[in-house]
Amino acid sequence: MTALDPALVTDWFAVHARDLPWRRPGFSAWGTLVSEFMLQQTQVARVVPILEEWLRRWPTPADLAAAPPAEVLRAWGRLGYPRRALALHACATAIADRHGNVVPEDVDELLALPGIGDYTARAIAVFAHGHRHPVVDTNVRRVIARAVQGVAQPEAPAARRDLPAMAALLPDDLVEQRAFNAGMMEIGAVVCTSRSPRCDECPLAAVCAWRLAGSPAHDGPPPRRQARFEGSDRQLRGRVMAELRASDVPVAEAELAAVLPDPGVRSRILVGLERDGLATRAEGGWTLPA
DNA sequence: AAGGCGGGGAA
DNA sequence: TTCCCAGCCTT
Repeated sequence: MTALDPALVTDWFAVHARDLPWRRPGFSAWGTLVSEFMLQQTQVARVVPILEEWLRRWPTPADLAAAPPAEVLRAWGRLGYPRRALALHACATAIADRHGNVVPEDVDELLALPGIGDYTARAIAVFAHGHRHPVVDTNVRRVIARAVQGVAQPEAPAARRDLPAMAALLPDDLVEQRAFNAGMMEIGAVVCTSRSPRCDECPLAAVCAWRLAGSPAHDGPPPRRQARFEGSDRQLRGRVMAELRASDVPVAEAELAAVLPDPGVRSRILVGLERDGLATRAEGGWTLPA
């Protein structure tokens, strides 16, 4: 494997970094935490406006913790995976109650908080607090697969698998390692994209193991096809949640029948939402949790 | 290790 | 239509 010079990444990042809210000077650790929750499986462009609204409304963890879940879910809007909103609310409560309303810096303390896994814990430790850790998300995994391992696509997701590879590349310098982590993510997001990478714009093109091998096609088992969304429970859950968000009063089952005509399906969806804490039975129908 | 979990935008 | 997205959690 060719040694990948970190300066290729950090020099490129210094020029080409997108102007994003969480890269503004003085952006708070709490803001970084909120942004990372929202960015779990949701694209940057959809997150930015919601994030700014949240931080105006709830500028510290305690502010969010004091809000009723129903308002949190309404403010989450259509970002998707609303369980994240509940997890973020629970996370804010834990920080307010057990960490003096200050976002923890230690990776293990962050991992102990609801909704925070291997990626998010390290992202907060690095980007909010400047600590030195490898940060590996889907973008970094793809850049490592190509530039270092010389294959078209990474192996099936295994959250921690690429941590050692990223750690081996990470500069010792505290300022440089932060830019390297951010730069690798940025390259994966805007240059080394999954479908059609723009190698002519890539700072790693000259040393990329995949390019040097002639950009071979993906060789290996095809990735698991994700379940169809149209007609799925996920889609139906989303439709019910949209109804509940839009109403200040309980929504009667008869109204939900417009979205969920089959009684068996309706029951399954509602029980699932109830189990996840996203909906509750009320007098006359269903509501968001108070 | 696998599957569930939203929704939107791009190819 | 299909793929992909700054993943996490449960089984």
